[in-house]
Amino acid sequence: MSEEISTKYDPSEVEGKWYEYWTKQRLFHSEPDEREPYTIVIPPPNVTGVLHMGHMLNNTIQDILVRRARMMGKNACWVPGTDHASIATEAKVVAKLASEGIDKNSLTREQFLEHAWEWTRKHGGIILEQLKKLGASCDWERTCFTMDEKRSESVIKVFTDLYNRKLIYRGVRMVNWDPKAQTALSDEEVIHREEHGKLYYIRYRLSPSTPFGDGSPEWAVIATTRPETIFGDVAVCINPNDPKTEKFKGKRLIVPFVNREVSVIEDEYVDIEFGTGFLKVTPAHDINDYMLGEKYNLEVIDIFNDNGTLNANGLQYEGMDRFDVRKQIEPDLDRAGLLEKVEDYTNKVGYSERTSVAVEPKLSMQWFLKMEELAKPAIEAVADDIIKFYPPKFKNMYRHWMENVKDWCISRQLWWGHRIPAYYLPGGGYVVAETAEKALAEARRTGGNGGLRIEDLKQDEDCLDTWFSSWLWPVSVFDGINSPDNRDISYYYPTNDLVTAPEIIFFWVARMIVSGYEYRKAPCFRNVYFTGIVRDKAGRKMSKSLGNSPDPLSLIERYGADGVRMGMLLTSPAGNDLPFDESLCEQGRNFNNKIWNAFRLIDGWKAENAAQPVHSKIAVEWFESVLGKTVAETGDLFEKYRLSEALMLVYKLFWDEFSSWFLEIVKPAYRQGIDSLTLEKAREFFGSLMKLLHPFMPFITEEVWHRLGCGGENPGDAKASIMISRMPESGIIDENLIASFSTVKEIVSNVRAIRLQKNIPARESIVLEVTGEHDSGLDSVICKTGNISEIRRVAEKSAVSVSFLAGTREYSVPFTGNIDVETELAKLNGELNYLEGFLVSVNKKLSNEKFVANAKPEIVENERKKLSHTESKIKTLREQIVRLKA
RNA sequence: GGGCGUUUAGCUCAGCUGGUUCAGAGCAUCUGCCUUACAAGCAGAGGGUCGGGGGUUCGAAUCCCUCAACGCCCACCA
Repeated sequence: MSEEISTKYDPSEVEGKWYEYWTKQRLFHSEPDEREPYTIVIPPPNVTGVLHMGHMLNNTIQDILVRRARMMGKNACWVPGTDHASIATEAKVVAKLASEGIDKNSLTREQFLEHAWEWTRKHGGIILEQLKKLGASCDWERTCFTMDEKRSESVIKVFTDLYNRKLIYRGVRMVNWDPKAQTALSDEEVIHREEHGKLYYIRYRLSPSTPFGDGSPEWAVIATTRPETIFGDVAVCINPNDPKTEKFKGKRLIVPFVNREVSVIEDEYVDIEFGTGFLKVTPAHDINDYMLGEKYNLEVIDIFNDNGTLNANGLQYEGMDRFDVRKQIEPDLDRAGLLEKVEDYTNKVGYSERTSVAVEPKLSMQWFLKMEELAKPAIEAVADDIIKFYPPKFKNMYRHWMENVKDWCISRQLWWGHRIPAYYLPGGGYVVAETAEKALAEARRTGGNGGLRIEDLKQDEDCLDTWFSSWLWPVSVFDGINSPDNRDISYYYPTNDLVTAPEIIFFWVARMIVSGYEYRKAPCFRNVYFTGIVRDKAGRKMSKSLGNSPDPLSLIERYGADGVRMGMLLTSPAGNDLPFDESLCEQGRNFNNKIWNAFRLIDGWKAENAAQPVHSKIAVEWFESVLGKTVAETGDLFEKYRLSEALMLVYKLFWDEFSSWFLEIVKPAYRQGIDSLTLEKAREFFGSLMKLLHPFMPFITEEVWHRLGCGGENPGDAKASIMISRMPESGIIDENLIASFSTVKEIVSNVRAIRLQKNIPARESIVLEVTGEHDSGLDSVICKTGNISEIRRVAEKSAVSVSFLAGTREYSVPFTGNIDVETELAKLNGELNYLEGFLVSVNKKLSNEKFVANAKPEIVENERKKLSHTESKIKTLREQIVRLKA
């Protein structure tokens, strides 16, 4: 049979088949039952997004956790879904329309939404299909979308509720305006970047009404990076303690071009050290100036249109883009004799995360959610480890942000999203209600206007921030907002683990925790696993724009999903960036192949009715212990979310312990049968190893599982899948056996090294001599793995031989031919030197009274043991040297 | 400008409350092997004064101080 199976494992033949099987058998599907639940909600990817390496890592980790939980006997449920991603999606649709020559502004809201839905239908869900290629065991029957009916209903309900409880309010605020998307952004959506710009020194003439009249220049020089905003200037501010500007107190200045007379106000906010000591105050276009404006009751003059061009207040520059104006105004000021100088200057400028244009501080009417009170239970939960972060270093970041949390600007001037359920009345004022009908009823009741018709109500044009729907995700996917006592939410909530990126800790994680406490009075998850950023070899973040990201699907094609999954996991502890390189996938693929070939080996074995050889019996007992130990250790690592280490442990168990040692020991001679007892054990071990590996590599393990016959009589049956088998338990671990076995390994390694050194072929069997005591219990294993015909007890070793120490015992391999005395002596002397040095250091310690007095007794005892151990080794070595010289 | 974190072999990382599981793992490298499961492999080997300096201690990769480099987060200096 083994002749028919290729020596190379081909995942492409295997993976699709099993995914279909799992789906058909509904093995991913979960319904509440009496078992303990284990729940993960997916961080919903953008509905029109495509799979990138970040998703690969993130979802591989989730799948590992879910699959393991399932095999630990829990009722595991991984809820998939997508996010409508309002800005990102709307931007894409606008761009697509633009490419067809359609301007968004020429469409009605309804027409635009039709396009957006069409786009969503066309591209939506692609990413979920891609996740299937990865092997993701999501409960696809539960797939949600943040804008599907139930989720939308939840969002509106929550908005209305929070509004009614006075937690949502409407107000004029300085917001980050994205002139391209023409919407407000939250602080978190703004990225600050260093930018090389200029600092313009502009003259503001003194008003003739308040002259100095002493011959000094009749102007103030004001330094600004944004000369185009002078049209919005309503004051000039100085620090009252600044001697440089003192004589300007109480004076009035004239803003260039606009010729507006403004007063000089005094505030300690102004940094005496910076610039000239004068600050122009533009309340409409700078957050600080806005605050000054409020403090001194200044007029607010908005000079921009929503698209970033100047409005009528910009006089001759009306209609020009803000950056064009900046360029243009420099020579214009110069010509007017108002420009003193221009300096290069580096400062930080905010950019829109989505559209990459510089954000414009802008005053506008927005909706806000009060956060301070809501945040309190969420702060405690993380501080008290009710919700645990992995790695915990993110706790600090979280606490700091949450303790200084600002009100959340939840409105966006977009169409693609949940429209704000506020309805404006013809006579002014508005009502907030879940539907227009309810709003009408409410308006009639409170306004006493019985004749009001539904057409008279005008719904708010804005929609809600995307995160205002995703913050409800762990609750809303189980419909826990609309029907708080339903069976699903009661069973699956709180969810267990959340796997996400640290970048969205504030956008999403923190807000989910808030909403969880608000709407369920319970944590929304117990553990948060933060993944790192996937980087390329050069350390750059993988991104579409850099073009340095491999195509995940092509990787899967080339290395198999199992290979890629393993590659991703190998070097990725929680919270660490993943320096990705295709060679990692190669390593994964190689491991698959190793498994495959090990399977081919035992698959070819024929059982025969024979007694179990001693070496096989020992190997079975030993491996049972090693396996049990690893099971316990991986369990421990999983509890600490150290998945890479858990994988590495199982990898070594399979490759080194199982393949290189166990299989080599029990392997029958060519064309010989194997005793059925050993074969049965070998297959059983193989099955256990497949189970341990299954969460990491679902496909190959399922394939081998079935080929091993572990799937039982009816492989097509749902119960046959490894997916729903139980993880092995640790059993009895014989530490003594493991210890003596490692001595065996040491002896065999030495023998092999000697073979290599003396050119003794592996197939040529040799004699091993041992002088003095030697525990012969495991001799048969030594003989088999070292190809040794006899372990001979001798008083004096053969003259022509190479020896080595294992523990304190001396072993030697006699051989025919000449012995290279010089080389041997050099080797032995080197070893002797080292040991003598070691002995000195041990002696030094032991003769140190303070050490003996202060160190723990067991430590001192240990040093004594080292001493005697080393002394006896040295003695043996010296004897060897003497003999060799003789 | 504040806060946090990192620095251990060529690469990626383990090393918890100081002492034989203390200098480790995987990959990469080197040497020998096409040995009848696997060359995507087998066997063996080499490689680090634990970022620098100082201190505490009988004893420091581990604790303290300091410097340096890198990374992340927050912040309104025009």
